[in-house]
Amino acid sequence: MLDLAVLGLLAEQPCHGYDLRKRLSETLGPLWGISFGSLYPALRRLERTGAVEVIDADGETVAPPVSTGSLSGDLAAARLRRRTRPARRTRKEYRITEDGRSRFLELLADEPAEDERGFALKLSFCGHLPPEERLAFLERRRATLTERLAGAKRRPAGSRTIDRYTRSLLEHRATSTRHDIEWIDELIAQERAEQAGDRTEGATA
Amino acid sequence: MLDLAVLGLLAEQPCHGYDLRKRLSETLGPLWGISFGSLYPALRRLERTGAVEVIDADGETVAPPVSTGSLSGDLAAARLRRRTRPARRTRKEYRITEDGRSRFLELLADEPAEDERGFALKLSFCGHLPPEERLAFLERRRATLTERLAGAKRRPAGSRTIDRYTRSLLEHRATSTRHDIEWIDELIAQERAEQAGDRTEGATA
DNA sequence: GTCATCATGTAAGCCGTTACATGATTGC
DNA sequence: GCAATCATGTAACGGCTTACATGATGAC
Repeated sequence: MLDLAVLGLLAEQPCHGYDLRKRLSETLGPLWGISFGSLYPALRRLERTGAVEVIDADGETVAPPVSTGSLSGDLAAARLRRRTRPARRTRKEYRITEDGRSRFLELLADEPAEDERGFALKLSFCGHLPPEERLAFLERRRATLTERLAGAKRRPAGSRTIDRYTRSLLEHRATSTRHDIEWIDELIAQERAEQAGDRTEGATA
Repeated sequence: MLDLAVLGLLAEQPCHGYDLRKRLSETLGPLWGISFGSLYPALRRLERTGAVEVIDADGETVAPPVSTGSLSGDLAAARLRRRTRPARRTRKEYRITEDGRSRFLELLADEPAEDERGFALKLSFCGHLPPEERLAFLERRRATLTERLAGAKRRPAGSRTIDRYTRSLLEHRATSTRHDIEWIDELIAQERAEQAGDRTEGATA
């Protein structure tokens, strides 16, 4: 989830952590106030696995500190670093690698029963998906929502007494879901129109 | 959060864990699929702190196993129990205590910047709140939502290019928030009407 | 020269999940 | 007697937050 977010933002342009967080909360806003305590470790993890790299002002990649594979050696090195160069505090510009890009597309195409946050995140990146996959993604979402709505309708029958507030909540939620479906339908219609347009252009070209 | 949910449900009627979970997912539905792995430990915790108690079929309270305070003694007892009565597997009916009720009201009145789940949960229980507090609760929610909306409007100015999907997401979210506000406004209006009615009745009685 | 803001990082801990293990009850 | 479901529980782990610590940069 976090990985997807980071890779997605870096796929658009190189960026450093502090800024990444800003851009993320712009898109996900109230849904996800990601904290530095998870962002920075995530960046290091992604760097270690080769999905992103640190670049300098000229856009040249900066080699990461290489592990020797020797525990005691690494510890000694860490101790030494701590005394001499106690970890850099200037901004570190990260750039996505080719590896990172394919990892990003994988994560984007994965379909693990989305929560709201996950869907919002993926939607905001779905421009990177090929048209058919994008359409499939939207339709999966639509299916999730219609099922949710069906579940909401089924419920009242078997249930015990629900008070006014709970009922209002349930009704409002159903209404919201219907709106969400309408919205998705618009997106799907747009998608289809565009794809039809592309095909026609392709045929006449 | 979990504590609030459990206490709230038990405030309505005694219940056992398995059923608690069902009732919870009926109300919170897609927002919160609570798992047994957290529910049962929560129940034991609440029992230990005296917020709930186990009752038998006649509604009599069943005394919890008392710790001797002696580590070795407790361990020995645990070993013994394991051999002879290896933890009960029949349903355990829980009932809220007076202590639990006040704890519940405390949790309900607390105002830690709600997420959606927290709000939904509290709303479904707010019938337990005195009318003024309930109104205050709804108005806090309204304030949160209007602020969110204001934030959404402010944003577009300073931001970098946002693609079609992200823009659509942002717009849809703003629309949803406006709907939420309208809904809250209805609830608030109802509240006020009712309170006014109560006062009139009180005056004429 | 000092204050606000930008920027990176670590450690502890919470809150919840998944996976697993087990026992009781009911219907056929 | 056996399957399905009801019911309780534990262990391991994961993701994210909070609180903290530190350093760099620019404005005044």
